[in-house]
Amino acid sequence: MKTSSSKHSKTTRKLRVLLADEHRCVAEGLAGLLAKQTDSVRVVHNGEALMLAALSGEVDLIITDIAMPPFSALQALHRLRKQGCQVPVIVLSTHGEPLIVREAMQSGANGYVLKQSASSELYAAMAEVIAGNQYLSPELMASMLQAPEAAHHLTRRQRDVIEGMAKGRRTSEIAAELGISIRTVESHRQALLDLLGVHSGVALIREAERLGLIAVTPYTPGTLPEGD
Amino acid sequence: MKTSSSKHSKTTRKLRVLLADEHRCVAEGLAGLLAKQTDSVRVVHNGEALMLAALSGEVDLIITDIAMPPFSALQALHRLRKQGCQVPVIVLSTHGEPLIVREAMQSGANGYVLKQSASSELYAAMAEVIAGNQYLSPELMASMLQAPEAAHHLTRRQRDVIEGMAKGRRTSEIAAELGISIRTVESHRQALLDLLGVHSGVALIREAERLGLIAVTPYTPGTLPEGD
DNA sequence: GGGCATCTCGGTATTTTTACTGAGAAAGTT
DNA sequence: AACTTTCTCAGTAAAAATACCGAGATGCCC
Repeated sequence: MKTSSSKHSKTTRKLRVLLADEHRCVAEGLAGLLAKQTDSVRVVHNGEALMLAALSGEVDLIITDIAMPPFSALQALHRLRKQGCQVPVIVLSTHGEPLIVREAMQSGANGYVLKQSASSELYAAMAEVIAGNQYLSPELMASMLQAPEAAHHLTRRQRDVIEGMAKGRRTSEIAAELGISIRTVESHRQALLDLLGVHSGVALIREAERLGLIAVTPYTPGTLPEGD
Repeated sequence: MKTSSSKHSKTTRKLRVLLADEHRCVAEGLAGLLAKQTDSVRVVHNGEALMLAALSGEVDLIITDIAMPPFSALQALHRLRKQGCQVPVIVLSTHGEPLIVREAMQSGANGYVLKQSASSELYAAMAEVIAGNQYLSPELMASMLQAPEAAHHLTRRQRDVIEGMAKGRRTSEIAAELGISIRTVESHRQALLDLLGVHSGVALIREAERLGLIAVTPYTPGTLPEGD
């Protein structure tokens, strides 16, 4: 009955998995794979459904992507942990940026696997996490160690300034909005450039997007040009 | 979960599919789904393997993601078409930006399906494409029509320049890369500012992202652990 | 008190960008 | 041939950003 279950010993018995991924095609495919390794697979496509299903008590393991507009899995995870939900969570994402990985683990994830990895690695992560351990993809371990994590902690003002920049404001406008001097904004701006190791505002914004420090503005068909 | 394959009449008989996706987990999952609908599924994870497999003559349909470092599927597609390869291609991607969709179709793709879509839509696309037609996800149709492409049609050079900017390059660097004068780059840059009605490089990039003129940097931010 | 981080602001200097002006060359269209 | 578009480049000027320097004020922790 099992296609190749002898190779990987069946991860566990009586395992009910909740799979969350914005991309239905992907989720359906993964569900097919997981069905061979587990007892039941439930699929959701957004953070709200994820929370509801997780709190139902009918789930032993959660495997989730991060981005699920309009409600990221990390927000959901934060809330779940706050409400005492102990169900182990594996984040399955394409993004291996240290900041994102760290944020996910701090939000309460127990494992982090890249979608680039083979499914066998996901199974390994499942076994570890269910056993009560944490799991990180080997590539992630390496990049985490190299990452200048301290460098990517933004102060309150730095965040104010970078968010103003992300809105396309210039320094003088940001200064006016924050009610501080232009020179002060320039200080924060310079600190941000140094922090991310770039030499222009555009590079700063792009890098900050890449690291998940600021929100990106994806194209949405309904959105029309607006002032703010 | 009834993925009753009898619901959708089997797409075709004797169909050999080539599936290309950088993400092994995802590819394995999709391969499992496709195996139920087709005769054979071959999986590759980069553009080079995609080209080799496509030219082997043993493939009737290609389903591919776009980003497959270091060799994008669009590049591979371009070359394949140039070499006379007629195998129908469906792009399966998370990105719905009008510019990307258009570029893919112009590169020789026959269909474009979002990973957000259900797999049933992928099957529909497969049927259409094999029948010799083109297929676009309904959402994409809508966004293509709404996209202010006419107003924001970038010329070749404008695209070169804005892409250089999106990489964080400064004017002098872009000029060097393109082998033209700084003043010329400044001209294109100014034209871009006028076109999108903004007054700074950062605002230009953000607006271009919002309009789908350039690719956005992924990652939907959750909550950066802060006071909550 | 001392150390530390953060926010605040200024001086100075250089480089870059922004914002106009105009204009020739090349390519394609009507 | 006339026209359009695009690409090319330059002059000029003001505004802004980048890159250093330094330093006082605040609050917080040990």
